[in-house]
Amino acid sequence: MRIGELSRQLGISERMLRYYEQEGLLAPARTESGYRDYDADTALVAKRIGMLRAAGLKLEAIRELLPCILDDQPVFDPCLEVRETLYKEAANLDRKLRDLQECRDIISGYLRSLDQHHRASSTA
DNA sequence: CTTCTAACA
DNA sequence: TGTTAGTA
Repeated sequence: MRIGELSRQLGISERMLRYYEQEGLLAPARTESGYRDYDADTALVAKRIGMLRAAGLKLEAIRELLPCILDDQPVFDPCLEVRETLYKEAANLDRKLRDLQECRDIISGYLRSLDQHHRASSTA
């Protein structure tokens, strides 16, 4: 598929899709007219790059993981070199998870307050 | 109308 | 990153 459809499908801007390619993370084929043509595998890689980015990884870190990204069974040779990176990212995600949990608790508190106000005004 | 590259508010 | 120009 072409860049427009992939962009809408993944929720990643065309600009970023081209940027990932520019940074060497993606290598979509080209049609005779020069249009980028993403096959299923390339589209999957794009999707995972997007997820990894959403998780907070920098493109440099993602580039290291690239050999392991194209799916399921990890490629252990290159992956061994980035074991430390993965541990570090896992730790970062754990921290973000705690922050998100804290944020969720705060929002829950707001909702409880709203409920109380609602009951108070409708009962009165 | 969609995509491409390059560049800039 | 968004957006835009001028093409193909």
